[in-house]
Amino acid sequence: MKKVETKIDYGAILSKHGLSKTPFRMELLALFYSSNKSLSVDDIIHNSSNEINKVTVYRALERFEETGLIHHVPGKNNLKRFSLCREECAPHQHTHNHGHFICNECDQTYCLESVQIPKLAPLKDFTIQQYQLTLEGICNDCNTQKQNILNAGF
Amino acid sequence: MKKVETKIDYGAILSKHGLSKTPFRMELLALFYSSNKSLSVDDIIHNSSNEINKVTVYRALERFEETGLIHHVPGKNNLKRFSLCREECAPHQHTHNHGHFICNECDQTYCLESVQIPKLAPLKDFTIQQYQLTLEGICNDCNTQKQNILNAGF
DNA sequence: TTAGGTAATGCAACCCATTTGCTTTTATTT
DNA sequence: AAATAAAAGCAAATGGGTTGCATTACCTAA
Repeated sequence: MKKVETKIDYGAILSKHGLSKTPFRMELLALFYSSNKSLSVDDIIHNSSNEINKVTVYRALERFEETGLIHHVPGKNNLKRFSLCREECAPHQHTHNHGHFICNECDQTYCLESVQIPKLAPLKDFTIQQYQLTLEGICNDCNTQKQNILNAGF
Repeated sequence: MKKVETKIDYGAILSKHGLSKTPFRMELLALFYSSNKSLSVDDIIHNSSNEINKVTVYRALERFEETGLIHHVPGKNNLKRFSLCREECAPHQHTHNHGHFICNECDQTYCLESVQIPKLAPLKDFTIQQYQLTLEGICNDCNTQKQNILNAGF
């Protein structure tokens, strides 16, 4: 039996975070909830049902992050990428002590909730505020695709 | 008694790495050797005795990295930064399994030779090629400066 | 030492993600 | 429904980084 998706009230979520309930932001939020991957501005524009201005996308992402709905993740080629905050995050104070994986094939960034960053001993010459562990390599999606291409005899 | 700086033959180093011994590259190499911090293109331009074109800087950094003289480090605001390779690095195959510290005050990146990155268990859904540990916070230089300002009564 | 080939420099222009300013439209509040 | 606040749209700017191409400097082999 398939897992039943519970209906999510995106409008309520937006309101709760002090954001206006516009068609685009409803769709953007839904997009984040329906994807287990991180999203770039390009991803978002290409997945919107209506023409949407990139400035609007940038500003929506800014507001979403400010209010703790999403957080930015390290991205390939210095591109901005964002992921849904699965845990509860206080605005302006995200606690994402998990690693991130960047795929060198599709440039996608994945949150590795299972990879906890080890505690570090304090350093003599530096005051540590936060730290992050970034992994790089090939994700399974891309590995599988390559395999299929090989099997097809190309 | 102060530590005596041994003279370094920058020309010989350049030649050994198959690079032309030009005035700018001599100076650039000296700059890297005299700094325990990482350098951005801007740092380099501002510390050059002669007017130097940014394209020249980018290309010099590219060649220095290719030949194993320097390696790039993660930088604040997606800025390119480079550090001297203290250990021996094979060209195209740098082994810098140490952490990096980014100062949020001065945006400087430091190599933390003492912070080794822990070994990770292989992941089910990803093939890991490399990974890096990046710390963020305030460096001692900046902490000290703040302290001085406070003490001065501002 | 010098000619010719290779490497490095300089300049202009370009690329492209992101940002800013400002106006118009849409949502929310009263 | 009017007033206020937030969001969207458009055009243009910003800025780090790159590319193409012509010029100059360096190096090596004769």
